[in-house]
Amino acid sequence: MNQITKLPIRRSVAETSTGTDTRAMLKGQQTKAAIVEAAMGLATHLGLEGLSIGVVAEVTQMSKSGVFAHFGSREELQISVIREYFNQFEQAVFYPALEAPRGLPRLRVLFDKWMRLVAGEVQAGCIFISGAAEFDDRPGPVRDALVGSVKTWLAAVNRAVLQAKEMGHFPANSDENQIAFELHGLILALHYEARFLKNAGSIERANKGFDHILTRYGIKVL
Amino acid sequence: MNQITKLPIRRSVAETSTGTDTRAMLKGQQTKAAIVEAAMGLATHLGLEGLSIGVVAEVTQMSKSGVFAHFGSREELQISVIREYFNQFEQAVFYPALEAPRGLPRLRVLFDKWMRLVAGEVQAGCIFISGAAEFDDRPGPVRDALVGSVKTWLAAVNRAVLQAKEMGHFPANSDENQIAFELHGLILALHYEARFLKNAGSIERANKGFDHILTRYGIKVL
DNA sequence: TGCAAAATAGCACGATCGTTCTTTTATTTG
DNA sequence: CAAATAAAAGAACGATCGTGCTATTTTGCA
Repeated sequence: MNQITKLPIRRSVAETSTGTDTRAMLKGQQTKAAIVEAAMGLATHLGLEGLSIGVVAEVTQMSKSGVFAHFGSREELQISVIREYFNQFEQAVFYPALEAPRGLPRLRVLFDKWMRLVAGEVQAGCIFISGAAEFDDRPGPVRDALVGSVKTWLAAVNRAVLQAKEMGHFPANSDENQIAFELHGLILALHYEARFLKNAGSIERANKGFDHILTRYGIKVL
Repeated sequence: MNQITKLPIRRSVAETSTGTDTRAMLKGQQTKAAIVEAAMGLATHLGLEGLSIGVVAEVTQMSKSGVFAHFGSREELQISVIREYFNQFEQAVFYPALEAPRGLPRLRVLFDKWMRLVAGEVQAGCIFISGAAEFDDRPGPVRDALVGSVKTWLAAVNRAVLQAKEMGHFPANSDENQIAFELHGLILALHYEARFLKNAGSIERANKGFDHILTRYGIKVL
């Protein structure tokens, strides 16, 4: 009995739900969601490669085969974690930014939420960053899923910068890709210094970096 | 028979040699160096955590126990790899920079060599970057060795920036730590986009980022 | 409430892991 | 060259890995 014959039954219910809405979720979907949640918690500490079905089973108080049955392979579990992380990333960073006015204000919120997620008031590593180091040399479906999620996100950042430029917040001759690149660098440096080196004050450094980019374009910083 | 009683015999010979100077190296030291070299090659692709004594043995055409005997533990092998990587990093980035005149010219060379190492004309990941993601949450001697090497290097970067400031290449009121932070961010973004996303042109982006930092301080870029 | 199907557990498999102990081979030294 | 010692191999250990197969339990629906 393979996945193709097994899956189509009762699909439509809560299939693409993002959060942890357990209402109207059949038992299987609930536990699957709980497993993914637990696995994500582990992955933010041990990395995606550090994930093992055994420890996930231990943490969720299930049997190895019980966990395994929901995914069919470890890779599929890893991919599920990536998808779930993407959803939570959207919730924590992207959607809040959408509520700010388009242009520079929105970019500010975006960057701010991004910083906070990555530097972790919640003490947990960013899978998009740790995963990049793990899978830069490992082809396969997990890498593909990771690259896909990351590119989607970085494209959103690019769009936010572009909008700011279109609204005249950045000069017309500025390069939005370059600005996005430099913002990404600030986030990565923040992640590196806060998470790995445990340097205090890294958020302020990244924030100053943001302001420095603005001042270079002659934008008054308050 | 533990390490303490085993090690002291014939130590002084080529103990702290950095390169691969096989002359005057006793057999044991040579093979040990060869093992570390091979292990480092693996680690730049699989990560330090991806290192296993089994595959190192395979690659070096030795037995597992033969490899193991040189280190006494996997952790000690990982630490040896970190040390060797630090040495090669010095050779490739730090020493060449020392030959350029102090101040901004030296900083330029430093950044340039750093970029080239990280973006990899040699296609290989930077252990200081991938290792940071792997060991940000894993206490122990390997993490300690990694943190030590990285801090030493970043301190050297800081010093280079500070010298440029002292020579008047940066304004007196500029913050050398902030500049070093932003440079680090550019390197990390370069590594991320070149190695993981396989984006072409990332080196030019990082280079432009460097220039942008200069222009912000009113420095004429050629 | 009973029946079908889904969800989970149990168990075993081959592989690989780091490590230990013993034996054999290579190398250095007197 | 021979004795001493270092270097390397061999074999085995307990653990854990992902995965497959079969049984049992739990769930949802007629």
